[in-house]
Amino acid sequence: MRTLTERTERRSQAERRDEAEQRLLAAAVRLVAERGLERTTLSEVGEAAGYSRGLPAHYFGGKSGLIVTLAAHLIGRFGRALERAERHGPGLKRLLGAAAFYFDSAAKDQTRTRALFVLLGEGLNNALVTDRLAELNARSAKTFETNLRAAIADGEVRADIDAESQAILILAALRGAVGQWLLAPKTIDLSALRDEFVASLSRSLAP
Amino acid sequence: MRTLTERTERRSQAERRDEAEQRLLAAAVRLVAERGLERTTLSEVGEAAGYSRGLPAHYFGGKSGLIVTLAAHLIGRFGRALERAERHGPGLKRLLGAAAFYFDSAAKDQTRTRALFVLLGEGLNNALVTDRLAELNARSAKTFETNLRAAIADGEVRADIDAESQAILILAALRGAVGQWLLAPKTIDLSALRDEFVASLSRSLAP
Amino acid sequence: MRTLTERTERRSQAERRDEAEQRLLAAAVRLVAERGLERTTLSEVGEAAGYSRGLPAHYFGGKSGLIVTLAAHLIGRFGRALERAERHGPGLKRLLGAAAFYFDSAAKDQTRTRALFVLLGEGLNNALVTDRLAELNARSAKTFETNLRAAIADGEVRADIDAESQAILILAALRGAVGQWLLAPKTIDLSALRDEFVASLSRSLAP
Amino acid sequence: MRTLTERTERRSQAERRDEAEQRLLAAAVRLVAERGLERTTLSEVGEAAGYSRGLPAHYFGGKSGLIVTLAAHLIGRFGRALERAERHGPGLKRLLGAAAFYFDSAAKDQTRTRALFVLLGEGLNNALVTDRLAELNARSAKTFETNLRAAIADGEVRADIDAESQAILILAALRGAVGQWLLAPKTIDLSALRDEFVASLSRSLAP
DNA sequence: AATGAATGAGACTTCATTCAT
DNA sequence: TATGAATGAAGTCTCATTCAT
Repeated sequence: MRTLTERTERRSQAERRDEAEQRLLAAAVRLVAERGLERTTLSEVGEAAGYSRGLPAHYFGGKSGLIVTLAAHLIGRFGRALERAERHGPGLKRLLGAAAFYFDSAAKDQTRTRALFVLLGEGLNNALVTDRLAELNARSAKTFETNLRAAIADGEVRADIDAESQAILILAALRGAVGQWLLAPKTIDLSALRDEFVASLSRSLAP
Repeated sequence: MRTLTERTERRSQAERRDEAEQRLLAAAVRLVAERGLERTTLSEVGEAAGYSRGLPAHYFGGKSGLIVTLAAHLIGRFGRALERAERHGPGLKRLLGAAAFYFDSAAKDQTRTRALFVLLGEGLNNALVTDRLAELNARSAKTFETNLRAAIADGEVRADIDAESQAILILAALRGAVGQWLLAPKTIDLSALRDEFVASLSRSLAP
Repeated sequence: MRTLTERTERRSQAERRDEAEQRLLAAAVRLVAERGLERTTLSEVGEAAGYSRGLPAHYFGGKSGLIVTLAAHLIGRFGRALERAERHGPGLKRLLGAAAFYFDSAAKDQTRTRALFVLLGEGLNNALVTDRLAELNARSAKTFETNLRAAIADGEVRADIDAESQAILILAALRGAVGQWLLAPKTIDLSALRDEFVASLSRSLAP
Repeated sequence: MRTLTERTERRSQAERRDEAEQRLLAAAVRLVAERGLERTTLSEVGEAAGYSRGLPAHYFGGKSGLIVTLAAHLIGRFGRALERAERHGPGLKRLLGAAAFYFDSAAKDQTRTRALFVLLGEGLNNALVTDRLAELNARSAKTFETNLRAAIADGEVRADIDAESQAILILAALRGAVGQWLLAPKTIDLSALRDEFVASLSRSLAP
């Protein structure tokens, strides 16, 4: 009994902390998506999460800490979502599926996507996140590249492409398309872009 | 004599004002590229341009005015540069040439490019520039679209593409590629991307 | 058996509490000597003592409590050390011995001395400690005065001095010397000051 | 006329700034004497001087800047006052006169004296002012030493003293006496201390 | 036209303090 | 008893903005 009680108490402290952190991050994602990084204040994050004005500073150490944590949170989440969505073995199908998934998840999860793009903008001038984002880019491109090479080996994709550049360009198109859509969501039809992109890519990669 | 003097003075005043404004804008471009919009202060712009701390506020009316003016300046300049670079009539060649030009001018003019991308990030959350940037996107895509349609009419490009989406995707790839390069200029070879992109695009558009 | 157990537990609780308090105070002395009162936080004291961030507040009731306890601790300790060091009966020898002891103990115990001087500075503006420190001064001077009067009665010291002022001035020289040394320990030779002071005092008090 | 106007204008800007700085410093001296450094806020200094809450930060760059400026101000002022008070050539008379002046100016200018002692306390833990204060000490002691050596050369003072240590001890007595007085002004008679000190010093230095 | 003095709002940050476990 | 989660107050600092010269 006593052991159980202690465990419960201990767990409950840790849980409390964990829940608070998750709520703060969720509030931060929303606010950053709406207003951008600089116009999101620590106080607002605390209050939007239902806590005090001071808690975000307490947890994340300050604004910098929040930004870094936020970047890790968004990047990690996106990576995990992509992995879960992979239903094919390495190759052309998985490549095209991942591209389509990128379009669809942007539409489905506009808030988080917008927050990630805000971070990408910040990355241009904020050393705290530059590396992390560059690494995200590199990792994403690398995944495309792996699939391209597998597809070439399988004869699904022509062998004379520069797989590395091609991978970067695929990621580029996805990013650029979503970026334009975020600036004018009412004007741009994301699913049309998805279909056209998949078709074009199939043609340009065809052996 | 008096009239002449007045004219001369007036012109010299106007010129001085113009030169000062240009210098202020140039300084702003540089600082924004280095630090981002929020971390660029009006005073710094004034001093970096060799004037007083107060002049930018005097000229641009305030920070918002500076941002708007800066956006117009960068967008206008880029558009004019593109026009100057067009050496072919509407069609596939001009399309591919414009794409290549986009890559090359980013590499050649990294500071201005970076400043423009900072503005694109800002556009996600700042109504002052959102419309202007969305319009830039729409205009750029429209230009690609026009060329695509001309090329289709000429039989250079297959007729079953969605010209509107295709145009957006072309712009997307350009933006996304330069965006990745700005985050990791040492890692990414922009001219390799240019060549691979032109080749891929040619294949995917081929009739 | 039961009573014994309770006593043992109670004693062990009390001991634990006492040991914790001593460790906290020792940590506080060190931190205050290094950083000053305001820059020493309760959390730091707890952690530096090997306990939790919250313990100092728990024990001392708050920052004020810590300051007051610290003052009592340092003052009491210094007084007891002086008593232990007294090897002569009241009179000139004990007076000169106490003066020399003051110099030596400052050199030997720089951390505690520094902490005490930090408190003396704080005493100028913090009513919590002003009286305690003024009383320390008064008591110290009184001790010198008692020895002076005994020495006058014994004929060791000239009778025309103002014993009260003289006592204050002796304490003043000790304090002022150590104060200068704490600001520039590498520049000032404390033992040279001790010898010169004892010699000067002997001459000025000589009948 | 025009030139005059310009001069007036220019001078008036500079004057405005200068006057503001002097008023801010005067307010800072008063507040620091009353509450200590940490409990004096920049806002209070601004308002006490009749300006805005933000002006001190604007002028001094921040709290650190204020502390440094304040130290320079007080140290410089005290030095100049001492020089003005010197009515004798180098030697014993000037030495004793300076000592007496030190007591008298503390009594006359209690606020500034208290502020200087607050800074001396701060100097123990704040690298920003440590050196400045150590230098003040060294300079003050050096002045006493110079007078001691002149007096020895003139035969007014015995030759077997350690002039350097003696000088430090004289400064020490002055500092220590004023320090005690500041902690208990009602209990301690500063002029009695002055007279007793001058008498004692004369005896201990007499050839 | 141009400078720079002065204001004041707002955000970050740091902690003492309180409270639940 | 002891921990550490959470609060909230207060101060520093940075700037956009306004205004006098």
